[in-house]
Amino acid sequence: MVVLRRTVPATGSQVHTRKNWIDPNTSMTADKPRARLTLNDVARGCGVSRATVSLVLRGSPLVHAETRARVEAEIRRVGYIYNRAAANLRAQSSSSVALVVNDLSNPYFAEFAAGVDEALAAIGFVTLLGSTGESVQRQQAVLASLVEHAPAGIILSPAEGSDGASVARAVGPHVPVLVFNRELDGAWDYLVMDNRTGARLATEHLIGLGHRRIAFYGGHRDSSSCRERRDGYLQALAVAGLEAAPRWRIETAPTRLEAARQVGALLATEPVPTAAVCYNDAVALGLQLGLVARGRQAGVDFAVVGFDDIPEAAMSVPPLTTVATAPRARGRQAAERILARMRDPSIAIARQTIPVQLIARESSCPPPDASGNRRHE
Amino acid sequence: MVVLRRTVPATGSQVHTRKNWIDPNTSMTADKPRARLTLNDVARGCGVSRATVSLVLRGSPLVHAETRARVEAEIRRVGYIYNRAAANLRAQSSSSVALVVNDLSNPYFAEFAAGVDEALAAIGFVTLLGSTGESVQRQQAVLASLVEHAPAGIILSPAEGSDGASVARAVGPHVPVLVFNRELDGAWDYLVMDNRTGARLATEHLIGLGHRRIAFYGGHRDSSSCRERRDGYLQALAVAGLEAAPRWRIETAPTRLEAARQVGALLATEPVPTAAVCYNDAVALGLQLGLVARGRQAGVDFAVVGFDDIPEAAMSVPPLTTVATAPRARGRQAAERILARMRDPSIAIARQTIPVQLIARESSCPPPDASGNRRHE
DNA sequence: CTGAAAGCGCTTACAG
DNA sequence: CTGAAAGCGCTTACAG
Repeated sequence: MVVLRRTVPATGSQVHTRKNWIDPNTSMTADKPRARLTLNDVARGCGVSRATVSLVLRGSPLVHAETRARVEAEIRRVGYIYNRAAANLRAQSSSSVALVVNDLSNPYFAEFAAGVDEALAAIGFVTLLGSTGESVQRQQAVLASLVEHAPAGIILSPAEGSDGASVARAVGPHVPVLVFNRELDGAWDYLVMDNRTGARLATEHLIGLGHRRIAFYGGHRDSSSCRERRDGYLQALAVAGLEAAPRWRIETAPTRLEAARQVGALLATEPVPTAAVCYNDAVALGLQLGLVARGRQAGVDFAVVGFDDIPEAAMSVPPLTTVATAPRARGRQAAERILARMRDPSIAIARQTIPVQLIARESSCPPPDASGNRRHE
Repeated sequence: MVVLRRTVPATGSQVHTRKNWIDPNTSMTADKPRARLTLNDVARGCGVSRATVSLVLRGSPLVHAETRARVEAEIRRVGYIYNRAAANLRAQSSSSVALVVNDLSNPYFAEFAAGVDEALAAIGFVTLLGSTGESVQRQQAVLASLVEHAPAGIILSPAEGSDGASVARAVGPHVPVLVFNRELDGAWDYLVMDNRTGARLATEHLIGLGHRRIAFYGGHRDSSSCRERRDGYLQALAVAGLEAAPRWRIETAPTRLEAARQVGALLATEPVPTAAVCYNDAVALGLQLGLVARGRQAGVDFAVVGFDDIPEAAMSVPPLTTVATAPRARGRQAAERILARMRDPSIAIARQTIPVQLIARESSCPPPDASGNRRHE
């Protein structure tokens, strides 16, 4: 949606305005050029035309080596700074990609953002950041604002409850969008992890250790990633012929704190499970804390498996068995995909699935009543 | 430094290029406009001049209410998207701020970034993200790239070993810079936390609990924030007349893993300290883990205090006593400062100090031999 | 209150 | 190999 009555920041016109007064704080005014230098200044400074400087800047082979050297020296001498916005406007190009996440303070998204930025920086692109805090309204505002900066594409992790049509309206028909991490109604280019397989692997791992009563812990029913992970869990149980009691599926907000609070509900089920596949690592770490508070211990008398492999997973006590998705590499992959679609807008939208891998650590022990290979520190 | 021979992304000119072929994937071509709409299209669509549409867009009171309504309806109808880059070029203004951090996957910086973005988004500005991974070379490249996008300002957490003159050269004289978190040689606008006071409070807290042998654990000598915190620690010891043994100052990389690895060195000192002020929370959490691995426990037989109050601090076992600096609020403050300097470039540079607050939790127990108020769960 | 015109800093055919 | 000219999508005095 176009934001109407948009007011330019009250004093916007003062930014970068050429100053013709003398800065009272600076006595040495000579070495602080009063105005931002342009191609014209450089051209005049070394006696060539603006076009030639432009060609030099962009590495064209049309320019004589001597001329090029002269221009480059002048550019360095005066400290000229290229105005990419102007260049993009003229060339109808873009050198930015927008990244919209729901929660940057989630280390998983932070890693993902670092991966995106890494891949973009490598080709001189810039990341435009947007953060929605899981609010659909803020998401609309953020998208509307970002799209006005004409990014080459948008990488979007939709806020919960997002409406595909609204997103499409905010973005318009010209900017390729890559949806990651969550489903969004409508036809979109997707980058999603293989939630089903990941949860299936986690569950099979626990079954292989001897567990027969396995819970699915945490996450919200209306989150598509949670549904998919639960499906993978149910599938593994079905194949093994194990019971999938609905009372063993505990919903929580996907945070450590909420997960720690709900452990009572998990342990109150009858019979009590001996293991849990968790919606994600945050929930799994919360579960570990909640167990300690109730005199039990993950990796000793209760098996816990997470999902995501956030950095804390390896460092927790005990280290958390989890399903790795390499968020940083995924961020790079997302950036590559957007750049590919920018280069060739006729590429058909698709669903890319991230392979997923089980990382076995100490938190997934055999059940207490199982014989044999119990791990000790 | 200006990057020479900069090549525009190979197919850059294809982005946003007006297409006059029919998308083979779309049968419904009518509802997908072939070209990005401009003010001209809107003006023609409702029979006014481009100037009038521009005035409407920017909420000018000069436009007749009826005309305004007609224009707004047309804007909505055709899904016009404002081109802020063009507007900024013409008006010599900017609607972005660059944020350069060394490590986005550090939750402290992620929170800070979220705060910056929050404050900027509130006034329709956009955050340009840059990540240096503590590399001075990447920092130069990132700054050179960002400054070409003409941000209204740059918020920079310098990579370790940064050279102020190089930074100044990369940024040029026109963009206000706010340095946060670390010192940088030269005269800069600063936003730094009160490291000395924070570490002093932490140390006084331990002294108040009865500790007499207090270590300073973790961090690197060449980091200015580490030096300041160590100074605060030394100052508190001096005031209390306690010994400040150099062997009780253990250097580590400021990470959880490194801190956990060095615990042996701490416990090997003679006499062994009963408490430690840590460089930051990551180090403190690592120390807690390392203690457990050696049969000791923070909050029971060893007191630990961190610095930063990262989200994990409250959730660790035991919860970590630490010094809070509210990174999200600091991010907002950094954004406000940059915007203020943008509005009035004649504001003198200054050093803003963030107040700091001790958060007492379970990890800071009295010394084992002290009588009395030992905490129990 | 609205329109015609100039120009922000670039790029890009097109001549020469 | 280099220069003059048009134009990207806007804003902003300036007339009317």
